[in-house]
Amino acid sequence: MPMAWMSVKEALAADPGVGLTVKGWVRTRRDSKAGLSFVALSDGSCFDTLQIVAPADLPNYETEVRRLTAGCAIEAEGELVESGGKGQRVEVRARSIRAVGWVDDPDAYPIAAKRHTFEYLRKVAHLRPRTNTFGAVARVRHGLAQAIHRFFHERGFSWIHTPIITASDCEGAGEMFRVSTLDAVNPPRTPEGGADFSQDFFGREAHLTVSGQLNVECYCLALTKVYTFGPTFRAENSNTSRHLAEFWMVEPEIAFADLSDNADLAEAFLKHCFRTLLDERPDDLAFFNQRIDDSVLATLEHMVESPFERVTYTDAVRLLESSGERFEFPVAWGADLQSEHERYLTQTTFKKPVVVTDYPKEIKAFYMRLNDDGRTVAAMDVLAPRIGEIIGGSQREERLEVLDRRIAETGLPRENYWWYRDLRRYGTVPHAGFGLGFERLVQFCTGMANIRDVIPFPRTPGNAEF
RNA sequence: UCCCCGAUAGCUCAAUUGGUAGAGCGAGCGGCUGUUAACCGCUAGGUUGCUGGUUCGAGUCCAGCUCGGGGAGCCA
Repeated sequence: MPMAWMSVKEALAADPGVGLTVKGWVRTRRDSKAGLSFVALSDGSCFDTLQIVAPADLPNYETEVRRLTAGCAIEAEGELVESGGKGQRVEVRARSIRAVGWVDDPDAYPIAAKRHTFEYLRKVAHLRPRTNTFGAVARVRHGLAQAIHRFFHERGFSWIHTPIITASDCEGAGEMFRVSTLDAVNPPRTPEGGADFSQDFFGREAHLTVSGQLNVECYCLALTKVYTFGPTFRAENSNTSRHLAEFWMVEPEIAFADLSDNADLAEAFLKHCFRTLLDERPDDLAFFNQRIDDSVLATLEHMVESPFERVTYTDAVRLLESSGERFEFPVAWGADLQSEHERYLTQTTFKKPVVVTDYPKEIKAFYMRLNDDGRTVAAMDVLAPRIGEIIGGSQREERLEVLDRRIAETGLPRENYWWYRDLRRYGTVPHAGFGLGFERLVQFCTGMANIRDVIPFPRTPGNAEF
């Protein structure tokens, strides 16, 4: 009768004396001439490994146990006992160990039991989840995703599955990936010689979404409190540690709400995420704090307690101008804040997240609500120390005549926005929302410097190998 | 896309003014040990990213390309 299968996490928390089976992958094996081998086993259920003690009298000790190397998959059956050594409370005294999957060529196994650079591990993205760091990232990512859904669910929000493919070009934010089933070499042609997208799958040109916002606004003006959480695509040729061509975005949208309500929501939302992570993933956070960024724990703990700073764009410009700091790019009202300006605000002036509001209308999107001054719009960016913009949002323009004027000023074709404009014709209400880059949140919580290391298989210009 | 930097053993790196390519870690074998970043000894492991050029001779100098990193822009 086989013993109950327990995860490493369960085994590490259990009382000595129970019989159990554990399954996972070997991290290290150490042999002792006292007639023992020690196997450190990981199954990803928690940060720590479980030590398995294999006595030399196991029938397959010489033929199998002594040949185990990093990466081998095994099943071990035995008894959980108090550890005879230092470094762990309990360990498994094995009655049997079965090698399930061997490592072909231990010398060439890409994940040797030693330090690797993140650049190298990106080249072996299929095996990097077996490392301490990427296992921890995966668990933190999951923990944050769950925290997000719980936060909204507990507050009466509905998760809206907005489309991945968008056949309207209403979104207008940046370069988009085309979705087409036309023959790429010899597409049907229009009289003018271009590709004839009326013969394409959707009967028109289609792309991958760059934002679910316009769609989710429709549901906001019916269900009041809604959000999206899904993949988003940008075909920008961005080569930075903060950009991906495919990333996940969270976009809440609330009706009968203004910019102040929106900022309150963003702050409560981020604090909930940090609090949950501190409660549920202390093992992984301790690792990031020790090995990746020694300010991560203190920063998260500080952030759940202290209110975010809020400052208007105009005041932020004044603060930067009077700071005495020499910036590479000059600060001027009307120009967008540069990365160095955002860093100065979050890391020098306030030393915490800053909500910057009310930007000049010229540097923001057409759908953001025009303020009474006629020069600024009710936009907000939440800037986080070290990674910059983590949230971008706004109160939406709910007045049809103002929206039309903004569409015209921006030079956009009004007819493309017919259904978006309809929302302003039929029961329009003040509403607001924001977009959060999920990977940037994971970066902030873990201290990971490159966004390519907080998503399982990063897509960037020239890179979609896995 | 722009600026700067880089590519040498499975991994991280070294190699003087251009002159026989090395170390640590990892791996294999042996020794020692309730071990845990183990330790000691031995062994194996290289078309120096690709293409061309200069030279008696190129890891080293030059040009182009590919890939990667840092910064900037675009943004989340």
